[in-house]
Amino acid sequence: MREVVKAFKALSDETRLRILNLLMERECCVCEVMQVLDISQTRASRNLTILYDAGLLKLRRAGLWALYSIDKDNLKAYQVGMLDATRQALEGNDIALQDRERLKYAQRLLPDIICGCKS
Amino acid sequence: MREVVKAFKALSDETRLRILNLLMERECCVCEVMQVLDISQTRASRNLTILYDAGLLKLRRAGLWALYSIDKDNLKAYQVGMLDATRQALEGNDIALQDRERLKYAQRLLPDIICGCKS
DNA sequence: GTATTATATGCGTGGTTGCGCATATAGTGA
DNA sequence: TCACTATATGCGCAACCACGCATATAATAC
Repeated sequence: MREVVKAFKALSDETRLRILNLLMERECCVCEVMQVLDISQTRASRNLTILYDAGLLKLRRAGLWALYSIDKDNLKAYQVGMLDATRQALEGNDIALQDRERLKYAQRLLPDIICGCKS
Repeated sequence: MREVVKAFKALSDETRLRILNLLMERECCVCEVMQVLDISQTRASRNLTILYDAGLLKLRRAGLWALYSIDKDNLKAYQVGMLDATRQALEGNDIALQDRERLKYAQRLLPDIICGCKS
């Protein structure tokens, strides 16, 4: 029961719903989330951690990046249900649509790219 | 989005999950909820109100009683999803099972019954 | 090594939540 | 009318939450 409450709590915040909306599209790193949602690094990192701690996300580290994605293979049945409800709830939502659109143009700030831009 | 967050918030509390568990069985009045969960009248009433305000319940008044039930006919698709997830999440949970069992013996304290018992 | 990046986290703080107590409202019965 | 019930709610408080700031950790490039 404690776990269930924790999962629902994780979903009861606009920032985290917007993050999940992105992760339903694809794996994201913290910096992509902060770009797309236009929020601070702290806020992005912390809210990703909350979703992670609720057992909804998995984390893969690659170089500097922390890549979060929905932990599809290890979700419990009720968690799948929660995420389905979330997807339905965000369907057609303007902010969610806008975020997904912006995600297409978010850049994972690879040092190479940065150097390329700066020079 | 605000509404969605509100609904998830309503579900992210153990007391309210236990209440929903009861309401999935049948319509309940406040005094039944407080009996079964063994909580105060204030707590029962307030948590029912929170679920109600989230659009999950409907309220029917009969005499002294406020009878709450899941508002099946007016739930949005995502709310149905949330409740399905809740049902799944509580499946096999000991407390939830116990509560459902105790609900069978809870009495809606009709004055007639009380008088009958007292005499 | 240093500089720059991405990410995580301790601390403080304003805001929210859960709930007990007391009280208010309202229906019922005599 | 009064007594008793079921329910709702204002107030206050302790606990919790979201988040900004500053800082720490760690990987990369030079």
